[in-house]
Amino acid sequence: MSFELEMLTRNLCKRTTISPEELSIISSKFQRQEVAKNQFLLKGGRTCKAIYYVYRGCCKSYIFDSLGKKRVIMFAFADWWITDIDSFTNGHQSKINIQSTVGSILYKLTKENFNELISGFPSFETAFRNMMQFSYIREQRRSLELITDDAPTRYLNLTNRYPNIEQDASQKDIASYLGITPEFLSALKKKLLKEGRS
Amino acid sequence: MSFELEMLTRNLCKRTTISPEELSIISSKFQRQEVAKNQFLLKGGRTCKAIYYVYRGCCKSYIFDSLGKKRVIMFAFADWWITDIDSFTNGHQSKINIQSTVGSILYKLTKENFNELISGFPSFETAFRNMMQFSYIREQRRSLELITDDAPTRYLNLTNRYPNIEQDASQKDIASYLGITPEFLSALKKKLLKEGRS
DNA sequence: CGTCTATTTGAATGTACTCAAAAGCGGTGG
DNA sequence: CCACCGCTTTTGAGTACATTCAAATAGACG
Repeated sequence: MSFELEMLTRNLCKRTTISPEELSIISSKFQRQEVAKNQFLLKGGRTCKAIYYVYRGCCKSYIFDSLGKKRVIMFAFADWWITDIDSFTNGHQSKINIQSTVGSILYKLTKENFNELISGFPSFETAFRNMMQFSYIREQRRSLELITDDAPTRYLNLTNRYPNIEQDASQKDIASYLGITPEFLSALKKKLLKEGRS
Repeated sequence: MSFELEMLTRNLCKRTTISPEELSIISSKFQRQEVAKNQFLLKGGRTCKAIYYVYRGCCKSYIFDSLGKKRVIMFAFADWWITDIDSFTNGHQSKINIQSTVGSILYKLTKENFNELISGFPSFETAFRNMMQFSYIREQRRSLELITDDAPTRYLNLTNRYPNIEQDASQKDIASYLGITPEFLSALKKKLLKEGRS
C-alpha cells in the first residue's frame, strides 16, 4: 500500500480498530486525484456525490449568502475530510461550493463506494461515526467561539490551532471564516503586530 | 411498549430501519426520569456518563467562559437528544453543565448500556451516526448564521424554527444562545414589535 | 508588462455592549 | 394572603467594536 493510502487508513483507525484485511479493501475504494489551486470539487446546484480525504494541500467549502457574499464554512487541511454532508447523505442539491485553495492531493470516495463500505464493514461505519462526532464537536467549539470571543481572540485561536493556515488560505477567506470583513482583519493583524502578539 | 418509548424508538428509526425485536431490546436499556425545572443532568467537572432523550420539556447545555459568563451551547426540546458528546465519548471531565429549563420527562441511556447497544446492534450504530450527522449539520448552520446574519435575523430564524422556545427558555438564555446580551435582545424585541415583525 | 484580484488605509457610520438603575415576576415564609 | 427577596427583564446614556465605502498599493498570473 502506498504511503499516501497509509496516511488515509491511519486516519480511519484513529478512533477505532480496523483489521489490515479490511483496511486494504476499504482503501481500494478510494481514487487518487491531483487538483490545481481553485479547482472545484463541488459546485452549488449539483448533488454532492463524494467524500474527499485531503492528503496534501487544503480545500475550503463555502456558500453565497442572501447578499451574494461568500461565506466560508470550513477549511480542510492535510489529513482532513471534506464534503457537503447534507447533500451527500440526503441527496439534496447542494448550496455549497468546495474548492481547493492550493494545489492538493485528494482521495475521493464516491457515494456508491461509500454505501458499499458502510453496509459491508461495521468498522467503517464506526470510523465514519467518529468523523461525524469530531466534526460536530469542532463545529460546536466554533459556534461557542463566535458567541464568546471577539475578533482578535478568534483570529489568534485559529492561527494557533492551524499554524499553516496563512499559507493555505487567503486572508479574505480567513476573514470570512472568522465572520469579519477582510478590511477589519487587515487592521487587526497590524494592531497585533504592533503589540507583538502576532 | 409505552407511548413514550414509542416516541423514542420512532426517533431512532427516523433515518434508518431497525427491526421491532431490536427496538424492544434497545428501548429496554433506557431509564425514565422526571426532572424538575433547573435540575442538573451534568455538572461541569464531572465526566458525562449518559445520553438523554427529551420526551417532554426542554434542557440546555452551557459553559462558563473565561470571564465567568454563562454561554448556552444548545437547547434540547421535546424529541431531541442531549449529552456532552466529547466527555461522554472520550471520558474527559466535562466543562459543560446540562440542566432542565422546565419540568421534563427524560429517558436516560448510560454509557454502559450505550456501549452494549453500539457493539451489539449495527442498526443502533447507524441510528447514532445519523444523530451525530444531523447534530453536525445543525451546528454548521448555527456557525454560518453567526457569521452571516445580524442579531434580529438570528432571533427571527430561531423563533420561527422553534416557535415554543420562548415558553421553554428564559430570554437571558436565548440571548446567550444567540450570542447577544439580554439587554440588547430586550431592545431588539421591542423594536421588532413596533415594526410588526415579531 | 498589463490586468485582475487581494490587501491596506482611513473616515464616517452603525450595531451591539457596558454600566447603572428601575420595573416586573415568581417563589417563599411569616 | 401578602410582603419580601432574588432574579429576570426593561430602559437609557455613553462607549467600543466592527462595518461600509472609497481609494491607494501590492501581488499573482497570464
